[in-house]
Amino acid sequence: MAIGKEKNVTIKDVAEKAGVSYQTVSRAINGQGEISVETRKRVMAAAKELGYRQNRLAGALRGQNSKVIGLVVSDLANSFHSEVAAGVEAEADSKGYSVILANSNEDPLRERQAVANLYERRVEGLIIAPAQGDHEYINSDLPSDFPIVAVNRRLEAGRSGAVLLRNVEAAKVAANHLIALGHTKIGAIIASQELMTSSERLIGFREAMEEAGLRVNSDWLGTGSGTIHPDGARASAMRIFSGTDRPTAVMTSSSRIAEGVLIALRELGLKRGRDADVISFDNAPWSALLDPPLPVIEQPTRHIGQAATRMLVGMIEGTGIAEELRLPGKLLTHGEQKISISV
Amino acid sequence: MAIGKEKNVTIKDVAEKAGVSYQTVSRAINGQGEISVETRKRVMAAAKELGYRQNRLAGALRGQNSKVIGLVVSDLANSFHSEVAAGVEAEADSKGYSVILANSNEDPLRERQAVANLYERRVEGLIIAPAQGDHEYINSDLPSDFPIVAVNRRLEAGRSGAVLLRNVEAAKVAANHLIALGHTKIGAIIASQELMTSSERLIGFREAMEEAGLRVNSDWLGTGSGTIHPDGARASAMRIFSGTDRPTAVMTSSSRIAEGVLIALRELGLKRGRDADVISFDNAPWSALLDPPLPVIEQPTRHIGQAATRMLVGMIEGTGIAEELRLPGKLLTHGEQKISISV
DNA sequence: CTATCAATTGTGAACGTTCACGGGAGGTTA
DNA sequence: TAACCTCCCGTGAACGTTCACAATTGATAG
Repeated sequence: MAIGKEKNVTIKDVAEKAGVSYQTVSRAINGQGEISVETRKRVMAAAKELGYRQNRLAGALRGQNSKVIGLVVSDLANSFHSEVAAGVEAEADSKGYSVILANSNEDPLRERQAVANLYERRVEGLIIAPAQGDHEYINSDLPSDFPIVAVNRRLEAGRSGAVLLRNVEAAKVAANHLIALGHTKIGAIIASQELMTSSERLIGFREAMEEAGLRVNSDWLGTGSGTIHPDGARASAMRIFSGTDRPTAVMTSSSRIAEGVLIALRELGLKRGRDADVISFDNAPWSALLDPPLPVIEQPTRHIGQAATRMLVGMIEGTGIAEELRLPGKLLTHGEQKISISV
Repeated sequence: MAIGKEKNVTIKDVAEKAGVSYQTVSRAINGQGEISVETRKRVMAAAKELGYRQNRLAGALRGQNSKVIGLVVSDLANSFHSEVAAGVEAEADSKGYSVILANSNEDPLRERQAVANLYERRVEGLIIAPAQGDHEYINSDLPSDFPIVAVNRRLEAGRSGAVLLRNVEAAKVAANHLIALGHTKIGAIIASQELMTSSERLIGFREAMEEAGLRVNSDWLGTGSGTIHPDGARASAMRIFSGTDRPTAVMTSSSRIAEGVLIALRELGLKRGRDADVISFDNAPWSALLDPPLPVIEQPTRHIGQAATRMLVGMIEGTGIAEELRLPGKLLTHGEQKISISV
């Protein structure tokens, strides 16, 4: 009847109540080891009556496997990341793992701290959406055999697995979509040259242009300010589209970049479908709602999360190894195939 | 040189290397207790050299505080939830807590399992975005003094804190916005009568209509199929807008519902701003990008996550108590104040 | 009747840490 | 010089569980 915290019910309390040893209780609860049906029932009844709940922390300490993995994303508010997180959580859960979530905010320092923290909590492996920057710390802060899988971008530090988009091919599809619409003056705005995703997508863009015999006008190429804010992309788009000799279409390397471009177009009084066409990566849920709908290269976000988790769990349990998995993107035109008129 | 797992470096290894007792190492690392500057330096050097990493599991087992909280959302792929999650993670991190994430998929059973799992991992408290359904299990599965904070919806089971929107007031603002635009024939589509958020918002809607002396036509009220899929809302909107006597504006209770409505309008060949106006709750990142922009009642999602976490940590650390916090929504018109013509 | 075996249960130790003490060295005071 | 205090450091126990092995029981076989 005291006010204070309720006493934690332990395996030994259950043992006493059921009149057996604590080890027997352990066996009954984990269902492993030989135990008679009757005692198990007695133990379970006692456990329920006392409101016993296993303490997985203690088990993890003794048994060495915490059944927890860590997930470090660079921007949870971005739908790409939250959908990947959803995939990770679902797959992990189905395999009996829990997920500790951390957000690096695209800051390599915070990422490093998050990784250290996660390791101190003895997660068994890590899925990381790497922030832009140096990742040497992986080698110095973690045991060399610690399971890691990167998503979206590669982690330079060898040894880790990776689940990535087939960026070059996907970008070619995107560019070819614009080309098929009749465009010849096509630009591209990417997040940053430093980013693997951006640079690969730019390569694909160039390849498609070249194969179509079209010239890439360097005045029509631009970069944003990273992937968090659309401002840089807006500025680039303003520059590119305010000249007299402007493109009639652009490819953007991510939805955040596309946001900036769309804002710029509106501010310039330009209308998509009439004055310019845009295609983007990262299917944001809103792309279909725009008028006209925004064609996108959809990333299989959920599947990326699942695949990364599957790979990671394989590495943890010794049934799989670190590999680089490349998944295809998919062109989504949202059913709209209107041919736009070039300026 | 063996191939197997690297041996875990423990506090005792460091102690041996530094020539002190393990307790001294503990003191050096945690920075509490008296210890000379010199020995501390020696210990830290030894720790670094051996690559020692604290095992927080062991500490939590002994010290009884894991510094972990659990977050159970009902739909991570929904931007409302992922933004709340971002707020929770940020605030928790700043207070030294980590977050284990679980997704209930709006399924009360999964939610219950997630809660049990989280408790077995000895999280110190729980933030829950309750799925629709029964939550009695909270009382039977958890100690009565276990800290819980609900977000978005209330948890019937007493004792828990809650961070909610001032739904009635916010809905009045939304309805009044439409009224101010000159509309008199206004409908409303909500997710479900069973949902606290929906019903409260409907109340606010009715109040605003009444105060404006407008009649609420029950033919123009509809519900969606929960909050996960926009299909039900689409169907409702189809019904409401395909009659001859149709409203010129609707309020929707969430962004998912709005999606369904927008799709329906398009399929019916109706254009927002010309044939009908829509206002929604839940500022999705795309609302500003639509043409015309979709006015919304923005929820302070990030702030909700932060406030919930702050309250939870207060409950955990004994400096705060469970309370019900109501935050205001904010009308976002995205700078567009165009007066629409009623049909 | 005794040795052997399978089935079931119990005991001691360990996981890595922190808490509660206890103890020694050196300095200060009466 | 004895008594006392402060500063630093060490020892034993405990957190709740599982692992490795020992012990008990009853039955079966020789």
